[in-house]
Amino acid sequence: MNSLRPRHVTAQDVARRAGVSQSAVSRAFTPGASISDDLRERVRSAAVALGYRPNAIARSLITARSRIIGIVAAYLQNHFYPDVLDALSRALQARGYHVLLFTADLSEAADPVLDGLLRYRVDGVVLASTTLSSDLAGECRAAGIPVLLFNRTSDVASVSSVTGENRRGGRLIGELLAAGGHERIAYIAGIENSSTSRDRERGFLEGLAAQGRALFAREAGHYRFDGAADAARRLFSRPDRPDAVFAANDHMAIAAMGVATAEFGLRIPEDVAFVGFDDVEAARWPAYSLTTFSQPIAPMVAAVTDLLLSQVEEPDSTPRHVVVTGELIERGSTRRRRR
Amino acid sequence: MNSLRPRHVTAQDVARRAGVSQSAVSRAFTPGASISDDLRERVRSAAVALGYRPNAIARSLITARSRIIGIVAAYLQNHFYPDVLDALSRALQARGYHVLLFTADLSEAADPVLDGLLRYRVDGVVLASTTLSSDLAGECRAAGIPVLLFNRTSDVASVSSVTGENRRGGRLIGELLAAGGHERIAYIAGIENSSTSRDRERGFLEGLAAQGRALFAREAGHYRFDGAADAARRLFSRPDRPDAVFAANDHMAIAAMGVATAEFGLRIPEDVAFVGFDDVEAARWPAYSLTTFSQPIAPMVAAVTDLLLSQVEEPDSTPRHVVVTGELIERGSTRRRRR
DNA sequence: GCCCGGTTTGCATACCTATGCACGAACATT
DNA sequence: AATGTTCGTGCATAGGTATGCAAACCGGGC
Repeated sequence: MNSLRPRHVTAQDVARRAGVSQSAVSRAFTPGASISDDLRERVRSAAVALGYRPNAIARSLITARSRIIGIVAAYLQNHFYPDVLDALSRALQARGYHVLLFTADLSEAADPVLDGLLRYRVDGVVLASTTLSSDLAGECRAAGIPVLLFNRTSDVASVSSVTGENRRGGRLIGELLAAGGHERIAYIAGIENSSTSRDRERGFLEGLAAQGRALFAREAGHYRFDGAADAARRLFSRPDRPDAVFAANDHMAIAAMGVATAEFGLRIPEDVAFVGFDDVEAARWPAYSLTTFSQPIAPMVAAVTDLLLSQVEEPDSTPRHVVVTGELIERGSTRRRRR
Repeated sequence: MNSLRPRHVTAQDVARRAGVSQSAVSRAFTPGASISDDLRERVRSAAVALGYRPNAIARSLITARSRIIGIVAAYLQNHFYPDVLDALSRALQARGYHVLLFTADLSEAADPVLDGLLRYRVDGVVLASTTLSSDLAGECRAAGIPVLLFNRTSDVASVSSVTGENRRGGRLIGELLAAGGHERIAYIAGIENSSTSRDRERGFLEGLAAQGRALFAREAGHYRFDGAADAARRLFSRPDRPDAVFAANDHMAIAAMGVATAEFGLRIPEDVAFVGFDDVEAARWPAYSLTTFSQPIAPMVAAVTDLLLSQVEEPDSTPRHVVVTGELIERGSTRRRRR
């Protein structure tokens, strides 16, 4: 009794019906294969009649290419990532690839999920807001699977990366706040050992120093909404509370702004200025009107697909690190710069 | 010169190294297979030494189960869906399934992407914020692939669905606004032919009618941010502008609130009250404090996984329609109800 | 010492498609 | 008419794993 799982229609079935060989069916569905128009048509119509669809699984087994890209995302609550995911998925679909999505835990390496990914023999891997151990990076390298870090960098030699201008963005923000005449400038860090938070902070300190200022206070928000809200509570509970806050991304800035207004009755930007990073949709919403440094999704995603797919097709190409330029976007959450 | 695509380590390689048959290797990685502890250990360590990972593709070909669930999502800009996606992906991972993600266009049927999905012989399909033609539904049925609509329903007999309480939610919102003493109550519709928008509107009208009121104005926002902003502009440009607006989801409500405050200088809720639907994160943010009807993600996702996986394992079970209860959540964007 | 039941193992095959190779047909060239 | 080209098709096999079946093994009971 094998009827539980109804057998799918196979190329054999179509071949029988069209009175041709199975090879012909395969060629009818392989672009560029050597087959006459006439035969292709006959096969196609037989296929439609039977509801045949080529089995991508079996094809992968032969061709040793799955046309699947694994994407590991850690924290979709930060709306930067869904937007990236959407754009990336569309871009890959347009080029004939598909997306196997894995969800990892923020602030942990992507190793456990990657195991699952590798079993599916994905053609490439994108890690968004995560890193991986150098062991596993080595395994990927050995297996010829290109790995790309999105919005992170790593010391591991074999992985590529696409990031925004974290350091320059941080510096411009530092200069902006210092020039704005703020006295007590605070930083809400992301995940401490993430390259983005580190680079943004380093640039920020440089920007402050360039104007002869230093950081007044610092709290960690771990890139989480609640973490940033707590950080803000600590900052604003001090007797000498900050009058400007740079949060390592927009997501945390929005959390902190909510605390400032709703819990401490502060006005923005009169009592305290806020700056974020990313330029997510919500930063443009009038309720926030958040000054920020942009990480433009379209060019970043284009860089990811170009870079990754070129490595998929040319396995021995060396990893590259692409930095996509962004810009400082001044909105209502900071005072206008003095002329 | 076949070195371009480096051959992966296979079960054969492991078998040779461990001095056993390939079957033994297979059994060492198949839970519940008949194999001695001793042998399993020997195979496992040989596998680790070689960096072997079972090939899920080849396994799928044999077992005729891919352990992949296809998810089609149309509009990740509405942050309800990323949150669902995150939860759903975690729930499926926990049960040993993986997620193949497809991005479709809002307001179009999911047919074109579904073709790609079916080629990968997915074990089941979740359509979020989309529908599919009855033709394709029939094909899925024939192929024994269960299909589940999330946040939509359909007349097609063979597909299951999980939704919130659209009609009851709409009715409660209608009653709330009518009882709040509003004079000119407007509705911003979602996609016109979507079951959710229709059901919410129907309930809403019932709720108004129960209090002896009727709808004052109606515009379509098509579930999009910009669409809702435009709808709001049309509503508020009228000489007799509405004093209460129910948007068919939170995403559109937030867009409309931004227009009301930033472009028309209206105060919320004094000049105009707003209500949404979903209870997304942002609805809780102090800047919006949006009254809404909840669609709780955890139980909805649990319903999806339970329902879908039970159908995957028992192909002949009949489709079901699960409705997850939500509740009216009053926040600052509406006046307190009169006692 | 023999037989029986249960457990482990290997052998061989199936899953479905892509593709190298050989062959035949059709056609052009001289 | 004979030869050389090009194109289209079928045959046969490979790709990596799961699994039914039979053989081998082990221990125990008589």
